[in-house]
Amino acid sequence: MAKHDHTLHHGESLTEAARMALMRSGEQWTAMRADIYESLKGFEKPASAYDIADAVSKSRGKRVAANSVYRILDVFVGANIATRVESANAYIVNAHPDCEHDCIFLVCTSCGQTTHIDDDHLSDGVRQSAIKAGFTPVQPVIEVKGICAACG
Amino acid sequence: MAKHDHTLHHGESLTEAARMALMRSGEQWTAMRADIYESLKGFEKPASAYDIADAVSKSRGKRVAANSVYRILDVFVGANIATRVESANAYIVNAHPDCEHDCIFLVCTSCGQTTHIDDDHLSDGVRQSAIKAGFTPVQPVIEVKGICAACG
DNA sequence: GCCTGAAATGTGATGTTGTAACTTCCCGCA
DNA sequence: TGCGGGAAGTTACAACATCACATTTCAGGC
Repeated sequence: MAKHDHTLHHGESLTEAARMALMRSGEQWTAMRADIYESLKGFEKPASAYDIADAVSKSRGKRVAANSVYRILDVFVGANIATRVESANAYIVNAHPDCEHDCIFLVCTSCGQTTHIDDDHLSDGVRQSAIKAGFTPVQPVIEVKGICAACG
Repeated sequence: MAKHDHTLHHGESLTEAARMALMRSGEQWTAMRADIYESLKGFEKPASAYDIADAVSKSRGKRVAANSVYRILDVFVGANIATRVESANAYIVNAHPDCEHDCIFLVCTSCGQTTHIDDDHLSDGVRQSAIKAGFTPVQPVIEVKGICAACG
């Protein structure tokens, strides 16, 4: 489990932190990637690759294909600046790219709003259980479907 | 959290338990549903709706459409005799339909083999964390992507 | 037996999500 | 200037999921 600087970024600062993280992992921060990152960041809820493709196509005035978006999202996930929400088939920015968390996502099945919480005690527990079963965990997926406070 | 009779069924016994559970939840156990259940049970790994559709089509000698399979899988999931594995877009039978568990799935990204473990302490912890965040959990999704012992 | 309404299933179309293979563009550098 | 390599574009397709509506099946009442 990683150390916890756990700085919460926002706005410019978050983008800058993401750019740094991406470059640290040996990737380039191109105009296209910046656009896709901004678009993803702009969504309230987890965004699908196609949502992003549409948004970026509009803001660029030029069609961006979904598979280009997928490629870039893969890069983002690899560099830990975004995360895939499996139960929503969508992606969300990581608000603190500086530390490696096993995030827990709370996905509202009513409005789609997704918040995330960190609880290293829990995620460590999950990892340990997996190891105990002879399994080498790479990426825990802990997501909770339910109803958010607003929809309740 | 449910009580733990936690009887592990297998073969005929499992099918019978599933049939009972389904009927208890007010659903019918039809020939089609029996076929789909057997097919799903027969797969080593989580099976997609299309996998099942193909298998049942073959064994019946008549094409079964994917959406029929989806409908029936939904019923199975509702009755807790099968579970959807979100990170694999696939389904797997529940080996102990008699009790309600929040299962933890270990999904091997190499061979696809999926095993499940139960740890109510962990899943309760996840539920509690969600509640603490003002969220009403309905269905925790705890899955771990990694490498199984055989592939290790 | 046979009618009847509700539930189950079939059919065909369509929408969404995700990959693959190959080409073109762009930038750093000899 | 040209060449080498990563990024992005293009096209095609595979896999996953749902919709709308037609038809069949079957338990329960007559």
